[in-house]
Amino acid sequence: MTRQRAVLVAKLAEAEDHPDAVELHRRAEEEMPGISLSTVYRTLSALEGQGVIHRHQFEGASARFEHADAGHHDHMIDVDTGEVIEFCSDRIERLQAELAAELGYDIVHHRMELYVRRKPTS
Amino acid sequence: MTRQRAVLVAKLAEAEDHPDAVELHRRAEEEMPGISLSTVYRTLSALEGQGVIHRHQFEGASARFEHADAGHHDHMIDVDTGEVIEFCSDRIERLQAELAAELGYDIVHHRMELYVRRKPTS
DNA sequence: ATTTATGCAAATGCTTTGCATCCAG
DNA sequence: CTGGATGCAAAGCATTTGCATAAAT
Repeated sequence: MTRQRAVLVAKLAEAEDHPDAVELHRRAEEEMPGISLSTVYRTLSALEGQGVIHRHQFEGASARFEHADAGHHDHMIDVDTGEVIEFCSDRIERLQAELAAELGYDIVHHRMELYVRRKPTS
Repeated sequence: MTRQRAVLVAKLAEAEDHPDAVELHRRAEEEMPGISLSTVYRTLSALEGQGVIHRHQFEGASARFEHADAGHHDHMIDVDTGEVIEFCSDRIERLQAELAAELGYDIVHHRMELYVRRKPTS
């Protein structure tokens, strides 16, 4: 457990958003000037492998990461602002499992992203 | 409407699978040796812009394309074989719209992919 | 003719990797 | 001590782009 890994885990734990590797690198540099971007990428891959963090590949953007401590959830992306909103629906999850089962499959994992736009204020 | 564009549209219309740009290039070369990969990419982007085809970015793979003539559907990806299975669920679509609406959003488009494994045969 | 698409090669952007060094246990 | 992690620079891969040529209407 190196110092750079500790800093990265800390930054991800305290993050309220879903930063990408470059942004995370910037944040890590605050406490650890000189940390390499390669280390960020390498560490993120390692942490993902251990299930400590999740990687998301939203449309037309570089990979974004979040700490895995919160339970499972899916994402809505505001196409105008880029803001990411988390949400969760047991009903949808159940339906997904049913659909897969009907076709003879088990779900290993899934990905559901809603690209949304704020409703016009009436 | 150039010959290369016609070939590409034809190849996509007859495709039963979801080829990526390189595979499509290979298929196009059968009828049009010398067609450039850049042209394939450029044409695919143009066709996508016109809504003629759809682009999918599945996990850890290059973009894959399909003709848009079939109605809307989502995808299951067999993580062992890479096979892509199409499916559709109005109930899930409705739930998604409801969830977005509850949070004050309209859905622009969405992406739902189930990464699955064939059920063990009992 | 004149606009638009093509082919080629070079550039891009994100991510990964080889290798020598450094740090942690 | 010694293996694994780091920093740097270079490579990789999918995709895009600049530009001169060629083809389409």
